[in-house]
Amino acid sequence: MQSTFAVLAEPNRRAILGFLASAEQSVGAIERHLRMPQPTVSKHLRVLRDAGFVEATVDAQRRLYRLRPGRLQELDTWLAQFRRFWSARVDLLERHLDRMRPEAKGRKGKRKK
Amino acid sequence: MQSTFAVLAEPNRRAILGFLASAEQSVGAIERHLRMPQPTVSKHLRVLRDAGFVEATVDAQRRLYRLRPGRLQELDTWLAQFRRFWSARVDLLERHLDRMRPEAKGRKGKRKK
DNA sequence: ACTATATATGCCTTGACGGGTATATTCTTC
DNA sequence: GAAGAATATACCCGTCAAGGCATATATAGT
Repeated sequence: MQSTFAVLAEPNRRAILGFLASAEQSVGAIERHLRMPQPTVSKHLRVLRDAGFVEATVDAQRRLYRLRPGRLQELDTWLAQFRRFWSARVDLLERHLDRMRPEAKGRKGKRKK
Repeated sequence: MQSTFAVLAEPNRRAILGFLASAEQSVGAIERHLRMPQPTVSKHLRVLRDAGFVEATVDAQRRLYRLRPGRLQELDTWLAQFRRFWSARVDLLERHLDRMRPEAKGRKGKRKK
């Protein structure tokens, strides 16, 4: 199984997830909406399903795919460690980090670049 | 330039970003902390820098790398479209989505799988 | 049973990416 | 200016993933 990011690295897969964010969709609906060949859609859905990003139910010959938010929530969790860099109180933190820089720099000015 | 996700797909790069979340670091510090060969570190830093995830300043022969939160913030923004799937009030939304499913299914039960 | 529709899978080729090693570059110190 | 430290880059190679196309599978309708 691939990593969350590896799966999301593929633009078509992100497009599919974005589309599924509106409502569950059949393979054909995705194919038409995103203008991609059917085998391509099926293959990407396979990856997404194996990775736990989507799930499918059978509807006659159709398969209806819908989001499973778990993996995206993981991503949200991973991001948490960086949020402080852009969410309020950033100034204080950054000043703090600046102070943590190795002080071993009693150097004179470098010229270029 | 690569996509945000393509860059983050590499585990070593995520590790570097995670390390830089604590404080800015020199290449050597990263090399030792993450136990990876120096060329590997430099190459990943190159990718991260080109993609705008980090920036560097010169300190004698050293380069001090630090986070640039912009790209991660983009990621946060992208995630926003999915948050409703796991943050409060999810029940209501899901019920709503269920109602949006194509009603063209007056089918009898399928047996297996 | 046959045909049409919807979806999945297999094969093949191609291109991008990461690791490893060697080497180049930059700056400092003596 | 020669040597050493810190970092960057070039090259080669193996791997892996994505697209294109053909084909297989499943289900419905007649």
